[in-house]
This record gives sequence, structure tokens and C-alpha cells, in this order.
Amino acid sequence: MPELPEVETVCRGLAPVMEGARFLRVEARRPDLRFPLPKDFKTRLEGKTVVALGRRGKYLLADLSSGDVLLMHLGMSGSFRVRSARKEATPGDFHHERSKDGAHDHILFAMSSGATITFNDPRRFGYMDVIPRAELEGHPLMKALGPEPLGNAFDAAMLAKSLCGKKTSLKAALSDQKVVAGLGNIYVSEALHRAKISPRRKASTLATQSGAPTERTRALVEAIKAVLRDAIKAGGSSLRDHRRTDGELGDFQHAFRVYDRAGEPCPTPGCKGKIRRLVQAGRSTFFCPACQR
DNA sequence: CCGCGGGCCTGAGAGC
DNA sequence: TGCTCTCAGGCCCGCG
Repeated sequence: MPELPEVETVCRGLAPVMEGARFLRVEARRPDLRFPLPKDFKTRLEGKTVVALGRRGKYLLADLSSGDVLLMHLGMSGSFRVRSARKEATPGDFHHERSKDGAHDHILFAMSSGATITFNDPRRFGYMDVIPRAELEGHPLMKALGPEPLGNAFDAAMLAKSLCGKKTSLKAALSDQKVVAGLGNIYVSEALHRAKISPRRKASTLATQSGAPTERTRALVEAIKAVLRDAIKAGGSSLRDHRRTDGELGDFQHAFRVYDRAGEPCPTPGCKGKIRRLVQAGRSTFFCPACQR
């Protein structure tokens, strides 16, 4: 499911019911998601207060009063659902309405804010871990992460430097979380189209020999920031799995310019091209061969 | 060191 | 109706 805008949407939905609240009860209905959960998962959370909830790339991070951090990743199909239970809890409260009888509701958090939070993940590519705050920086999944695309540090100079010398395609390079953290299959296609750059172009061509940015590099950085901001504003994209934590759908899928639009006319004003789908590194890419160069 | 393809899971939708 | 096949918003690992 989720790329940066969807994870940010989830973060904003969870923050009001998690920040400042305690875990009253934690239930892990299976011992593993993508990886085994820590054996003391439940006890390291119960009774602890969430000091702050944040996002890094596609990861959600909950700082706990114990000094631990709860790390959460949604994989392809993970979603959180919040029920602010004022009424008596019923079995239905724990269920995503799209799943039958709470199938794939793997983790439940009952918070002192009164909210029940359910993590549902059919494909189980999602991930949770609890680690000491001090180990976060050195965590194998964190330390390799590139810059936040919406941060000030992510600019044309920085992007040029990391693309310089890369023989791979721009599609593959931008999908690499080490280059920039948070883009995935949808937003790479969308950003490249906005910047009028071909996904097949070699990554190294977005920098000069010495690693300086070009006009294209600047256009791409602006396009990445713009598409992510627009998508966050729309509450992310809902294709199959993504929902806001209140169950509502995101809206950004209606604003896709190329993603999943093979055969449609290119939306660039004045462009006569037709959107094409191609496969790169085993994943679909959508682009307009006429205006993306 | 780097890039690619396979694999991890389940479900939805198309085609027969 | 039901089977089979393909594809899906992510990412790790092993291979060449």
C-alpha cells in the first residue's frame, strides 16, 4: 500500500489518539508479521506512554516513556484503524470492515485515550519492532535511509550527488530508499511525469561529471516535493488497501496523471502523447514517451 | 560494489 | 460456478 503520503496520513490519524496516551492492553494475535515480533513485545508496550509519534520515510516511529521506540512499517497491505470507543467494546470494534470476521487483524492496541487501534495486514509484509531509542540511528533499516524528500536538506545538489555515477535507471534510483526516503511505485512515476523526465533515463545523467545538479535535477526535486505535498493534502491514494485511520478513503488516486493510466492521453497541456506502461526491475512504470525525455 | 530477479504472503479480477 | 493466471502501493537476499 503505502508510500510517504499514505504513511503521513496514517501518522496524522494516529497521533491524536496515541500521543500522550498509555498502552492499556496490547494483543499480538500472531508471533510474527514479516519478521518475528520481539518476544517481549506486549510487556515492553503495556503501561508505557507514547511521548511522540512521527514518520521517517515509510516508517512510523512511536517514542515511548520507557526510552524505547516502537517501529512500524505497513508493507504493501498494512493499515491501521482507530475506534474511539465511547461505547462498550464489541468484537466488531476490532475488525476492519473490509475483512471477514477480523481476518488479518494482527495487532490490537487499547489506549488510555479510549481508542482501540487495530493493525490489519493481509499480505503480512508489514513490520513492527521495539528497540531502545539509542539504537534507532544504528538500526539496519534506519541508517540506510536517505533524506526526507520534504525536508530542506533534500535539494538539487544533494540529489545530483547521490545520482552521480549511477548506471541504473531513474525509476530504479528514485525507488531506492537510500537515495530518497518515501517514494514508491506510484509517486516515482508521478514525479517523473511532472518533471517531464523519462523513467528510462540513466540516473547519472541528472548530474554533471563533477556531481553538480542540472536543470532537470532541479525540476525533479520540485516535482517530487509538489506531488508528495499534493498527495498528503488529499489524504493519500486509495487503490486497494489504504484507508485513513477513520476508515475514509484518500482522494489522490483521482489526481494521478500517469499511474495506472496506460492508453489514456497524456495530461500535459499541448502534449499529444499516450501513456504507456513498461516493466522495470519487475515493477510497472507509467510514463508519456512524448513529453518525458 | 552493483543491479536484477526471485521470493515472501494473500486477495482481487480477468479469462476460460 | 470455479479454476488458473496475473498483478498488486515494499523490501530483503542471493546470484552473477
